[in-house]
Amino acid sequence: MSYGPEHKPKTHARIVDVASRLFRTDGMHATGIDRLMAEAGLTRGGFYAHFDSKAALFSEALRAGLVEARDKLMSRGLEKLAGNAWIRAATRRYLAPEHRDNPAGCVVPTLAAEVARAPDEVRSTFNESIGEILGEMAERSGRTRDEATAMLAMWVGAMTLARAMNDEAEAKRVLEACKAHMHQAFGLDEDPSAS
Amino acid sequence: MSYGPEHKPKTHARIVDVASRLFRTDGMHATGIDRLMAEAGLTRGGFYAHFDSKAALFSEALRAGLVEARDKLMSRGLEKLAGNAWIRAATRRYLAPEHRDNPAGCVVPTLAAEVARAPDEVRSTFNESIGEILGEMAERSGRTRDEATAMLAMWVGAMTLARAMNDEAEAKRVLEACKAHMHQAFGLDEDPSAS
DNA sequence: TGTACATCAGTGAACGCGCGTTCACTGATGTAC
DNA sequence: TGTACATCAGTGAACGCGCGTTCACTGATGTAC
Repeated sequence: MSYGPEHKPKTHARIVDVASRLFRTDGMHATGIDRLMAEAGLTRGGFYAHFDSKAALFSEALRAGLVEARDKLMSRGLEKLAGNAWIRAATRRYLAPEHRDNPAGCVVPTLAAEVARAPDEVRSTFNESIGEILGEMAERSGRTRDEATAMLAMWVGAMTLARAMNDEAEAKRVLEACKAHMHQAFGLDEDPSAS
Repeated sequence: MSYGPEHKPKTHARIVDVASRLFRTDGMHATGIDRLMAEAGLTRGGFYAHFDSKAALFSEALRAGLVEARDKLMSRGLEKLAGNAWIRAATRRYLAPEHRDNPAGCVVPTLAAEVARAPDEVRSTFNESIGEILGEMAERSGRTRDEATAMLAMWVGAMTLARAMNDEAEAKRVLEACKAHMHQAFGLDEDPSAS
């Protein structure tokens, strides 16, 4: 597969996409460059025409994951919602059993622990992107940044717990309990335009 | 270091303790048996006199971490507290900057993502222990199991986010925002015996 | 339009290294007499 | 109490393997004339 230089950006993006998915599914340390490149339809050596190191790819894949997360929370059917209606819809989407059952789900529950152990550059990427997401969440929901932070933390914590459990029913209960808490704490059911 | 058989349980416990700390600090995949045994004052070969495999040790280290987590939440100065006073104190302890800055902090934010990818036996261990902790939390706080679940999720999510950030001030804000949310949502300040 | 050359994305063999695990062994301890 | 033997926790060399990375190369594409 020796395309000309005009295909490089596409190939680059494909590697990042594959990496973002594999890192989230199996963890960064458990995902080798060989396998990653093979899944992108390439061989190992070509990797270094695109990235300085595996760490550099992790940074890019993390950023891609954060962009996707923001997109799923803000767009894809939710772009016209605001206030409590948006909080309800975004919470429902995040705490869905389908999300729990998707091993390549949101980058935060899947990779945040590895980010915490990563060099400053990676953590900086995370910090900035999360900051932007919190800003958007606050704006869209009409809440304070601190309230938006509590929402995101609850989502992340619930998903983290539910994913690590093997009892489906109990995992679902965790998601439902956290959703119910948010409905109560943020008064989401007081609005007549219920979700 | 060739002790007699009477030291075996102590050595076993020492390996588990070291593993529990190293796994939380660097992740399970990034922690090799060589290094682990060296830090326990032993050589690699002796490992298999104690464990069938690294996966078996992970199971034990996880369980040890969960016991420690439960202990830190329920005891070590908090044993006499109940109701809102206990929620306040446990929340303060969990969301403390010192906890964030301790790489070997609570096993849930550090290892839950790896547990989620682990075989059923490991996830079962997690499931059972978390179930017990939730039961104790509900009992101690005088809240429902669902409310206890929301508390734990908020703690875990806040710590997960704060750990992955490199901006100390923003990380601290995350912890404070989540603490404030819990004080408001659970009415923790309505009790005169303030923390 | 056709030919000669430069570029460089991607190949695949090879590098040193640390991984998890095995195994023949050692030597301190506990037991039998 | 003293000696002979069995046990087995722990040693350390070795196993095959996959890791991240390097590098001489190939061959499709773009450019110059």
